[in-house]
Amino acid sequence: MTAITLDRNINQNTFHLSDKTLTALTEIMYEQHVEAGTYLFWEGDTADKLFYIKEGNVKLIKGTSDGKEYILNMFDKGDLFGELSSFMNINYSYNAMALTDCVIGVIQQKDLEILLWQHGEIAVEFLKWTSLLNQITQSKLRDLTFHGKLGALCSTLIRMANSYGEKHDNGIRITKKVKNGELGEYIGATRESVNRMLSDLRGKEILGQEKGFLYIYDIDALKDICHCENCPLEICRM
Amino acid sequence: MTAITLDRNINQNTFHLSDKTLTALTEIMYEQHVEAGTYLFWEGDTADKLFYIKEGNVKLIKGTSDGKEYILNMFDKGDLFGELSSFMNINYSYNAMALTDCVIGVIQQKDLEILLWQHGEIAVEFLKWTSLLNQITQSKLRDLTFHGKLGALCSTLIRMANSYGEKHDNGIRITKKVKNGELGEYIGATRESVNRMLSDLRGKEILGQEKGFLYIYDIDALKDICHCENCPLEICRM
DNA sequence: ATAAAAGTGTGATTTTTATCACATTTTTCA
DNA sequence: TGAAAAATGTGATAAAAATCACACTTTTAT
Repeated sequence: MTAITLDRNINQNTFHLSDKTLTALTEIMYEQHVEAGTYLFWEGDTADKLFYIKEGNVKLIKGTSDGKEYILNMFDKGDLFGELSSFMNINYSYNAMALTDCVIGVIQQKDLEILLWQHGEIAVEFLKWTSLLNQITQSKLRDLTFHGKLGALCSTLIRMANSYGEKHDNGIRITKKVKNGELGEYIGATRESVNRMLSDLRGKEILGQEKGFLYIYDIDALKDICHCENCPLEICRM
Repeated sequence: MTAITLDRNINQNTFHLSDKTLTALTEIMYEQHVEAGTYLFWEGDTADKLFYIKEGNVKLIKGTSDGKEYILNMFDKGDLFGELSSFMNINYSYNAMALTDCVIGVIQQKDLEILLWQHGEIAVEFLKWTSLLNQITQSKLRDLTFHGKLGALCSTLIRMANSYGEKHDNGIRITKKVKNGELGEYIGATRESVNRMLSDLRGKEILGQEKGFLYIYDIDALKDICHCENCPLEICRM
């Protein structure tokens, strides 16, 4: 439920571990290939591993009793995610689905623990990482809870701009295609509501859409709607 | 924004650091007295300290441009909270207000860092702590976002039962008084909405109220409403 | 003990969001 | 490339939640 970018060449906004840590991690991970549409792990599996995405996209989803699904997180090439809680032998409370074919580096919790135990400085680095992740989650909680569904949507669009956006003529192009339904599952709204809100924003020329890609023309308008605090980019991300 | 209970005699549900870690921490903290209603720190202050509550209650609140306030967290005697992110010299994005007169143990980020650097095993323990906190926040995000305001309220009542509840005749007594408005600020709803929802629940004899204290008579009904996943008690807390 | 302040309860109304139903557009893949 | 599947757009309606207004109750502090 936590992610970090290891690869220095992508997601420039995100926090990075040092080269030393990076190398040490690479040494204790093993590779796993996961096909698009299949699952990396399921709800209930023992949460004793970390996953580093060498290639591909993964989303963490939670199914509910009434058949709905919620997207908890979306991770990309270079991200590291998982739980660090062997001490209480916790289980995952969600499913991890590969959105594309993925190459994953798997790190056993207990191997990592030995590494951290021996290298205090690496542990401190990890600690700062989890602390940052906490701030990310906390900021999402605020954005998704306190300004209605429109606020939740707008803040999510801003996060997408930061995570997957690229400068374009007079706006920002979101390089990752997202379905209305997925946005809904992310913010806890229905597909129809998302659709209508997006239409409105398009009508006001705050957003645009071309060939299935979203464009943000007026990010300040989005910021107004969700009472954006202009958090550092490390925190304001998907 | 993160908390843990250090004192083994209270909040039995929560994760504890080992005695060794506890002792080491006590050695590097200094004491600060804070009066009820005053602030421990303000939004914008450099986030370079951790705070251990020796005595009292603290709430973390965020004010918005339009004059509203949101409660991000509430901490009690024995809790440890703060951010661990000196590396990027981050600032608090919220205010910490003492609800009662407090005695606080203050730990300087850099002192802690030295401690962790030298003792890998303490660092690993801290890492597990932050990881747990992440799960707590993540579970709150789910509860507050995905089942409407009534779901958000019910899950909050369950969390309160776990954090401040005591067994009573035929139900659970919430030993901490909370105002309707505060509940609203916690879940992102208006005081009136909270009031009406509580009235409904009282009408259905799911809740009760006596001398200003809330009683939960039918916690399973609450669980149904918020699609409770029966998370471990370490996670399902305020 | 009592007046002022803070908090609660509730009706009437509006706004937001979900639900249902179905036409239209886009994507997928055989 | 064309049929099937998936996703989008939108109207009508219902349900959830916010807003405003004000009476009533509890708490606080002198």
